[in-house]
Amino acid sequence: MTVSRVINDHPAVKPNTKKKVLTAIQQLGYERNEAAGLLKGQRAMMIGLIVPDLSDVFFAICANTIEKLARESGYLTLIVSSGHDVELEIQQAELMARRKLSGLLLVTSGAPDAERMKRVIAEGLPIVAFDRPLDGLGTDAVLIENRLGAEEAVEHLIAHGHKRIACVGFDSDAYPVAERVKGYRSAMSLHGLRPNLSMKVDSLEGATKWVDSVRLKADAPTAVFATNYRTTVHLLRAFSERKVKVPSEVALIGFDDFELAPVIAPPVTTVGQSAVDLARRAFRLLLDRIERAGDTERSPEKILLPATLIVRESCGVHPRSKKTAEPA
Amino acid sequence: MTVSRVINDHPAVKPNTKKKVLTAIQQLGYERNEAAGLLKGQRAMMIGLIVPDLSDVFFAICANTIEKLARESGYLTLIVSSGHDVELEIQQAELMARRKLSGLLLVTSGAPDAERMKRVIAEGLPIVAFDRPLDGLGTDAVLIENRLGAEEAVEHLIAHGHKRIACVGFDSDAYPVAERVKGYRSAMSLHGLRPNLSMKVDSLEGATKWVDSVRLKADAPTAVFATNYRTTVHLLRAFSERKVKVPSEVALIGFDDFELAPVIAPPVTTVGQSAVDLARRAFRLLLDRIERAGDTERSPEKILLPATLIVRESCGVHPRSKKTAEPA
DNA sequence: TTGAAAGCGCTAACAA
DNA sequence: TTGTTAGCGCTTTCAA
Repeated sequence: MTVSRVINDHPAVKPNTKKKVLTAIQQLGYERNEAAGLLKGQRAMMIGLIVPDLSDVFFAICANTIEKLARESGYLTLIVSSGHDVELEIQQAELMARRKLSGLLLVTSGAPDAERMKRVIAEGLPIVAFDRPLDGLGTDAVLIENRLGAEEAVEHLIAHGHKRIACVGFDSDAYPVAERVKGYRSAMSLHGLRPNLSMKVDSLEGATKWVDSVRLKADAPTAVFATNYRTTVHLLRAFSERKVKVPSEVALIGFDDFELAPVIAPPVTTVGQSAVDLARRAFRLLLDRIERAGDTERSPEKILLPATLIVRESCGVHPRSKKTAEPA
Repeated sequence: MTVSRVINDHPAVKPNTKKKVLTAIQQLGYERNEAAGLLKGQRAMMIGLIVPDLSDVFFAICANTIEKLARESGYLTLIVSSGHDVELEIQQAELMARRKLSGLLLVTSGAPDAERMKRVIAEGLPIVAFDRPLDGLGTDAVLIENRLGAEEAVEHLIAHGHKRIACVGFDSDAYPVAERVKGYRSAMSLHGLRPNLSMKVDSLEGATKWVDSVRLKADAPTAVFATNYRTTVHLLRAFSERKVKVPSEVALIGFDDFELAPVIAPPVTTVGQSAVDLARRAFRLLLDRIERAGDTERSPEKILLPATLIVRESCGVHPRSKKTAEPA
């Protein structure tokens, strides 16, 4: 019918006719049925978002941002929390392809099978990776400068006289943590300092054990770089339990800023990253891909976003005052 | 075709034929096309979730839980963060109905127009409300005992000798906060105490102002009940800035537990509620509704979940209360 | 127990 | 500029 033309505002419709159709649509309360379009091979006005853990504030903020942007562009957002399960992640991606979603934003939990992923993309589901890269397929990606951020933190400690700086954390096969460890290593080696890694500290008990194992040694670290939020908190509690004063006895910088970082005692120096920026850039890239779907061989874009040191008090080199830095 | 019968395993197919079809499906890599079913009037294997703010940890945990359960039942989850906008919320609900979702889990941000909502339900989208009730439509609901939780907190303070107890917070037209205020009021009046409300404290500045306005008075409150997480944190900071000691000079109990509540100094006494339970119950209710779709007039279910007092140190009456060390 | 026919609502291709 | 025809992949009805 002409109706179809009106709806998709095709140029070749007499204004008069168009008006009449529009009126009729109003009166009859007509609503377009997307399913029919799908059947004809169109894509659904929906994007997918897969993250390792939606209950993690960082990803929750990403999801919030993406959903809002997507909505503003007319898309609904299908969110999957993969629970760090790569197989699940890929299955859900395949499912989304089958359901003809317009695109997928993916924080991968590992290294999904490249062949299967390629097939997903070939089925018409453009993918943009963020926070963690997706190797082997030429996807766009938005990443954080984890390595540089870690370097900056460790440099900061070194610049203020620390030589025995430990790196504590866990989950070191996850990309962001691995990068942060690399940053730690490179800063240390640049200054001829011996790295001291403890990468299995994933609980309060673990942190307490680590503190115990280390505090009485002659060469006990004078500063600690924690590779992530969780570790930072566990260490803080462990130090508090063992009455090790932060920062006077040991300095601490943690990767990942968090809302209460400026509130707790002592206010924690962190390396912060903007979940909102990350999500926004990723979404824009995806929208680009979707809109220029047919575009031949646009080369994949890689965007790097900074991680910035937020100096508060736990690193011991902030002039003590009542004023504390605000969260980033 | 017979194929259709096999897929939906209709009884009337010879086992032999069935086997052959199944083999063919395997070989050809056949994948069912959901869109066609939609066109014939079936529902999509998808549920919707609308929350006021997905970046709020509480709702993030709800979303995480619901997505997981939905996935395990074969549903995808469409998540919308309404930004506390009732109009947006209702628009998205309508959109979901049009897209033939199987059901909707809704944390409403106000009181959406009952007529429009009824139409949504009539279009075949069952709705279950949680965290906040949906009045006027006979929907199922899962709610927290906000009022009882608040009462318990205030009773706790009263039982330990406090008489001048202030209630501080904001957003008192939101259902949960309103209920908590009611709980505060009823506990106070039960003991013949005069309520002291300050319900516009929504920032650190506001909290500091409030502290200033109150600390030098002869009848300054000896205890505070904070109606939500944000207020709790702001008050804590304000007290710290003004060197008002918690709990020795003023006791504090905050509604909403949070991850760092036991970690900060002093560990905060809170009233906690389980986002996981809330989400789980809501999902089950929705699945019920979906599965017995045709069921005539099943009366709406209301489930109430407890909010429980978690006594730590900020209320000053913890049995194991140790000295809270000066911030290192 | 299986097959054939029709149609869900839309759009692409063509005809008028 | 508008209308006609056909078909997307499935299910439902009826016939074989």
